[in-house]
Amino acid sequence: MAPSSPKAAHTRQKLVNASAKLFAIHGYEKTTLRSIAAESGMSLGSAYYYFESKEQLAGELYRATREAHRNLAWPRLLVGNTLEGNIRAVMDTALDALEPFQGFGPAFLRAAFSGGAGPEAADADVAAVNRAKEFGLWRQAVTTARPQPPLAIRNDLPELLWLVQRGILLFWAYDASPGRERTRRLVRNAAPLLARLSVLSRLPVVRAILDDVIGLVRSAADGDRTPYRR
Amino acid sequence: MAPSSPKAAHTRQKLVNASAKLFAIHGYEKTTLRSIAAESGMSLGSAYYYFESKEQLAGELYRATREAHRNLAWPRLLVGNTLEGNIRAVMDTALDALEPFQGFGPAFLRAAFSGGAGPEAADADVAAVNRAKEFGLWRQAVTTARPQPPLAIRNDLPELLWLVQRGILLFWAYDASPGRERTRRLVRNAAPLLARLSVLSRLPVVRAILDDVIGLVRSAADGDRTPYRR
DNA sequence: TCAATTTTTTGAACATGTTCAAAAAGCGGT
DNA sequence: ACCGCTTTTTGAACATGTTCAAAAAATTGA
Repeated sequence: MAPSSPKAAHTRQKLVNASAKLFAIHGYEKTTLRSIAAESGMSLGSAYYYFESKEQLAGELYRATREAHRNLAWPRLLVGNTLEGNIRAVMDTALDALEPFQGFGPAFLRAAFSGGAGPEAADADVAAVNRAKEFGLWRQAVTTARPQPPLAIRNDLPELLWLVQRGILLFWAYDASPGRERTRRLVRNAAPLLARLSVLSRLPVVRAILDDVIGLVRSAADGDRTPYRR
Repeated sequence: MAPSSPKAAHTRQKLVNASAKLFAIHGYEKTTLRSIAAESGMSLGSAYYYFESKEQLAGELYRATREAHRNLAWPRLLVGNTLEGNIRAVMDTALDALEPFQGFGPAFLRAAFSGGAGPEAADADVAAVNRAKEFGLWRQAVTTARPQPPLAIRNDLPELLWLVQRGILLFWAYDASPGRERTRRLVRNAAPLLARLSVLSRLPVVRAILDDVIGLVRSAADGDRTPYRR
């Protein structure tokens, strides 16, 4: 079903490129699949030979966006940064990478949540790898931070931040304010708060609360590993 | 543009009823606007005379759902309940009310976030009234709880809970697990945690954190009052 | 009551996502 | 070079959300 021959990847890439371009210009709704096909120099039906739906194409875009985000954020995570600075770095660049794709909320969220499984190997492994990649970014943000966060929380912090980031993505998706100003404000305020929380995690009370929160969101997010395909 | 004559409300209601019925049976995507029009005994074009789009119709449904939620939750909030019990009551009934409408995530979220303005008086006032109504539910949950939450937080608690509830709605919207099992688990775990947090708010550290969190989410949620119409 | 005006209804037309059967192109073996 | 086979491409057809101009119905003013 999903074409996987050697040169198929190339054709698929042409479609992704074209849709990236057109989507960024006209937005999700206004970009017609016919125009994408035309821009890619192929017929409408052909496009459907490579992607099951417009939304799946958007899903591919989402993946590319995350890749871009990684490339944007990683070089900014230098040893010696404050934790707050690193949080800002990762989150700000995430918004930067998403910027061209306002109006993609629903499509992106579906890609991010309901089985991040891409068109190729739709295995749980792939999802796991993607998750690991994003995790890596947050792990880096934590390990390069100076001073180091308290030992008590150092291990869980990347996951916590990753979860917060997902929440911010949700917020972004339905933020209709110009320039995503609301989301940017959210990030601006969340970063220092999270950094402060990290420090406070030295206190047993706070630590206990954070443990609970982590456990909570983790238990809910679980099942991402074994997704229920729709 | 939006018909507001006396009997128009009746016709509009017929459409809402029909769509409620069909949406609940076949889901959002599979329910055709033509079938809704037919079920309402009118022509396709007529339906569009009353609602600008399918999504707006879903938005109306969302409002009805919240109304139903209110009716479900309110009688359960009896003086003497624990705070945790009340939180569970409100959140569980919310999920119950939403149950028939799985797959409505995007449409409902857009209704809930991007200007909850209904088709009639699309004023900021209306949004404010709706917000107040939901607030009322949480205020009731807090004031009937025994023992009473610490004074320090009693005032802000309804808003905090309301914000958490919005987060849960976001989660629900993209929860593809059977029977929204994941969301239910989330609620099951969140309720005791929130109750515990409320108690702990007696401690200055915790209080300070909660203040920050409230301020954070509030600052981001602000602008709901003065929505940017798309 | 009748004509003018406004509100409501209608059915046809349109745009776009999606499907599909058939044609075309590519390919391996002889 | 030719035959089967698979992969790819194509264009037509379909379903459904949406628009619109014209018809019908209701309302208003004299």
